[in-house]
Amino acid sequence: MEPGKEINQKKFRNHAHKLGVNIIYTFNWLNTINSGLLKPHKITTQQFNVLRIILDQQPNPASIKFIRERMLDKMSDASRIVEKLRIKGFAERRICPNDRRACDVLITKKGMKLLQHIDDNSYDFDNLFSNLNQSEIKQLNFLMDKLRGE
Amino acid sequence: MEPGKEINQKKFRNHAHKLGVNIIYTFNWLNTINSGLLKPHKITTQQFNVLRIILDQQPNPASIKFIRERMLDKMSDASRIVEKLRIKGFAERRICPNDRRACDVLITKKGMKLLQHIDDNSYDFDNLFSNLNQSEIKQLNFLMDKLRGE
DNA sequence: AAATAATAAATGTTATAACATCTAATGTTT
DNA sequence: AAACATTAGATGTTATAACATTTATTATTT
Repeated sequence: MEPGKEINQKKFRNHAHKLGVNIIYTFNWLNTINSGLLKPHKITTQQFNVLRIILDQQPNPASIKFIRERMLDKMSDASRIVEKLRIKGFAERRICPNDRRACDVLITKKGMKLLQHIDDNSYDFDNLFSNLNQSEIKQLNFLMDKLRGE
Repeated sequence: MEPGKEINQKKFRNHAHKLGVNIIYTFNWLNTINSGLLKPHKITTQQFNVLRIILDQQPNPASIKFIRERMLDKMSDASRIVEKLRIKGFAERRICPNDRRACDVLITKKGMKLLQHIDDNSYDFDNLFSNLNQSEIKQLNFLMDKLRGE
């Protein structure tokens, strides 16, 4: 079998069952591609997402709590992910002057450069989803939002 | 924010970008629900998937290679997952008589009982996807297959 | 048949996930 | 203000993920 492409398990009890498998499969498909794109930069998809979050907040700092709330995987460990970004020089963290429990996380110039480079060179959703036209992409978004009850 | 439900990051560059985030988010939504359903049975989603694969093969045995090929996450460690199922009494493994390198993995009666119980009581995709009607579920399957180029 | 290659699975390793617990700072109550 | 509760984040722990490596067996070549 061509790895990472087809759904191999042919027997589905019904369309809903197939959808359950399809969601898992489509995520794995996307995640494999994304991980591959980010790997040369020695950064995980989670770290990439956090870096984007603190870029979006610029020039304001983001707290760990703020980052955690905006992360796609709610259970993840924002604290340690930020620390990894800091070690790599992509982010900096300071104690928040207004609340000494909290901390201000900011993206560095090196971090911004990294995101710019990834965007320019490879991390291109439009190209990744070229099998669908614009109206199909909208429809897929609509259906997934509705599925989750939004 | 209500955890695990809404996409909090409001700004998307375009519909394709939103789709990238939406796929990750929908997977996490589903995975959180599934993990919760399986947790009382002290079994992970991966172990559940493998148990289903060897049930589907019944009464024939499945090799580790066969299981790995049918797993949704290709990188996963079929060998150790089967060992965990064996320890819990849900599967048994024997050396394959035709090829002593390989092994025959089979579901036990206890394993079958578990799957039956989960199916009967909770693991119900139809109910989980009740926000969509049958035609929307089909459409979602169609679009995801097309997205991945199938 | 001996040497080599290929295959199946097990095992090792490092990083991360998924929790729980702890510490420090702030807020609230009496 | 002292005691208590709450909050933000750091840290600890165990299991799993994502690889690479090793071992045992079978297949192929010379």
